[in-house]
Amino acid sequence: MTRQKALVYDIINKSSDHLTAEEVYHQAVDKMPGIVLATVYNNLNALVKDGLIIKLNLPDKNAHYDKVIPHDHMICDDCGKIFDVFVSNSIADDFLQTASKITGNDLTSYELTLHCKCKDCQKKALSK
Amino acid sequence: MTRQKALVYDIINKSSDHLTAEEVYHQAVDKMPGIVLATVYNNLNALVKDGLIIKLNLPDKNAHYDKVIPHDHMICDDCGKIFDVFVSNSIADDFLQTASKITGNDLTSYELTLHCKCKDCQKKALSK
DNA sequence: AATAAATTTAGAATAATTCTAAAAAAATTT
DNA sequence: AAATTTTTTTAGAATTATTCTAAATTTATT
Repeated sequence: MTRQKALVYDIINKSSDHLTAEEVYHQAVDKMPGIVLATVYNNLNALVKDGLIIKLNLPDKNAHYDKVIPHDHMICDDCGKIFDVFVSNSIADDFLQTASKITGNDLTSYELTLHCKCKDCQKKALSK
Repeated sequence: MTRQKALVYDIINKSSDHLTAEEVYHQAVDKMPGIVLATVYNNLNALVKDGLIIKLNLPDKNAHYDKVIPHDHMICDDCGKIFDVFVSNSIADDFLQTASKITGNDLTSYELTLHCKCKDCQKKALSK
């Protein structure tokens, strides 16, 4: 584990946001001036492959990265803000096991994204 | 509705795959030589905005497009093949309504992607 | 038929991510 | 601990999916 990889890992795990590579890079430069964007990308990819962080596939051209704690996401289709939510946990105790039975496949993980118009954007829409 | 838009809409709705813009474009050229990739992109975006087709956010650099019939997707993390599955329907009768109650938000749609190692890739892994 | 509005075309521009090759750092062997 | 091998980082170029621009064409409206 290089210092750079440890730093990238820490940034993801200490953040409460869903950072993009660029955002991770900006935070990384603060702590380790001279680190380069390609290194951040290398390490994000490596950490995802190792299962130490998660890559989110959201309707945004930039990839976002997250901690491994299982949870779902809700994204506002207007402003793009991302919220953590806990839906699949509530609906099925062991979501993956249930889904495995239904599909007849061994599943490794899942991604649930809810699309909404967030409360801020609803207000803005009303005050027009 | 232009001829080009109707063509793009038809290609998505007659396909059993989850086509990329490039794939839609190739099929479109067959039927309408001279159509241009940018037009395909324009119409895919317009159709998504109108709610006539769906844009999938999967772990692939290319966006994939789909019909609006509600269903989920299972993707093989090894080969990238995409399967249609019906999990959320089975788990909760009205998934969106249930999720709305849990999150306290008005939800417009959702995306559930299951990650697996597909049976072909499992075989290949064994025969090594 | 004339006018206005929307869409298509062609091609350039943008930008997120990956790639390449040399240098540096880390891990392994002697 | 020194020498060697392997892995990672750096710097910057390359790639490529998608968007943008402006002129031409098509479609819709008056």
